Amino acid sequence: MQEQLTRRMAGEIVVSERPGETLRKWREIFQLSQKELATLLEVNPSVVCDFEKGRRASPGIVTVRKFVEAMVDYDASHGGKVVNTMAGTRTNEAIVDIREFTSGIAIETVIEKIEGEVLAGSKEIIERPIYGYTMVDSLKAITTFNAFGEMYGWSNERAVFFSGVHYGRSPMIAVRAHPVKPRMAVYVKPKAVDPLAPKLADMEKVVLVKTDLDESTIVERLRYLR
Amino acid sequence: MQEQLTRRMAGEIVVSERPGETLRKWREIFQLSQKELATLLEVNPSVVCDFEKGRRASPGIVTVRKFVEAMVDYDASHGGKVVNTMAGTRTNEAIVDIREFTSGIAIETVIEKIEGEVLAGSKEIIERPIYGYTMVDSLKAITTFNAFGEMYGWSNERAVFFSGVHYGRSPMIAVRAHPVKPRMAVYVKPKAVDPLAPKLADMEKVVLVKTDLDESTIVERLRYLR
DNA sequence: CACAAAGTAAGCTGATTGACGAAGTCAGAT
DNA sequence: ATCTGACTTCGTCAATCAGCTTACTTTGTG
Repeated sequence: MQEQLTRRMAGEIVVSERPGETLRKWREIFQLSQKELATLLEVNPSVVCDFEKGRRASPGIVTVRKFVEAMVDYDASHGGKVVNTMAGTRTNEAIVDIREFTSGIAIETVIEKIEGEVLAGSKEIIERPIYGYTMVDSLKAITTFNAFGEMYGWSNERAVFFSGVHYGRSPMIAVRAHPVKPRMAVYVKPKAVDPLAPKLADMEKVVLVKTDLDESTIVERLRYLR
Repeated sequence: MQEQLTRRMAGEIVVSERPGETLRKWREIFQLSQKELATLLEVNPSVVCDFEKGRRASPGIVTVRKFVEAMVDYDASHGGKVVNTMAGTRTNEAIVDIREFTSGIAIETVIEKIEGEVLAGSKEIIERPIYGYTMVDSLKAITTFNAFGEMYGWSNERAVFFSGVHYGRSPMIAVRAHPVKPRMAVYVKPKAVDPLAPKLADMEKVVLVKTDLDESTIVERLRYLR
């Protein structure tokens, strides 16, 4: 949540027509004076003014990061008034975990890490990189209206992990029905895998994998992938 | 959608532990070679490399913007393969418009712009700034599961416009029920305003306003507010 | 009124950026 | 075994940033 907000602020500042004003907007939202912010940053208040007034036309990203993080950290350590009310994206309860890697990871590598068994997918496609993953609870995903819409992160070049799989049919049908496809679908400890699933996977050119590791182990193992 | 993606990329790069790698990740997602990207930017390919490899520890935001926009524009003008598949946040159809201002705008100012009539709200509260607005279709918002969850943008210091209001009751009840409150609620051409609404507004310290302008006029008038 | 607090303006300086181009590595195709 | 394309490394330099200090305006508030 904090990181979400941090990124959001940073992105907005970078893309802004007038980065200084956007910076100020956020400072005001956090209800900080220039001086207070300067103190947090351990710089002279005039520095803050210089940035807000646009004297620095193109501040470095390190500077931007410092500013943004100072505000978010400050808020978080004072009860998170702002951070907590930024409820723009609540987590859907069907989504257990969602993460982006900072660089591409070959599907192959992910399969190894999770001790996966390939049920569908050509050699060629297995070498392609993915950039993140989503872990969903299948049952909830299907019963919760619209969960599939939110299932993807920012790139569809990713893996989707389905936990709580019973027959191993519905998840692939959902993938088939959805206009945006992941590169990789993983059944986490499925009770069964319907033979239809690999067929659908092939049709969609999605790598289908099953693993017997449990959710938390997977998350743990993927954590240190970059 | 394009701008969303642009911001998202920029934010991710700025906050990243290794901005260069994140930059590269995106270049790869867009399937561009360093040389191609360099051509788009009209710079020497080594420049791209220098950034990706982190020789520039803190590139300026203008540089980051150039990089990111070059990729997004390129993609958009070539069929939008990437931009279109970034379906992470589909727009909920109950949400007609959603926008953030780059700086705070006094509630007062917004009221003037939309020729609004104040139904609830103290003088004091009317002077406070807001930072964006959301325009929702009331009926759809109520019938669409979860629409209220997505209604807010990134700051709750905002206005929510309700169009298609019948009795002028439900929208304020929804506001009351929702844990996160907007600063301002506007009924757009309401057929009626139930006396309960202003009472609820007062309880929640939300400024309640009605206007007889229609949706498109409001959007038009707010467009040039910063 | 006067005094503080908040914010702006301007001049200065050392440190970094943004860009180039030349030379080099590396992997795969011929 | 050499060629090609993609990428990396590095020296260079003008332009710009990040920070300081000091002085000035604005905006409350007792």
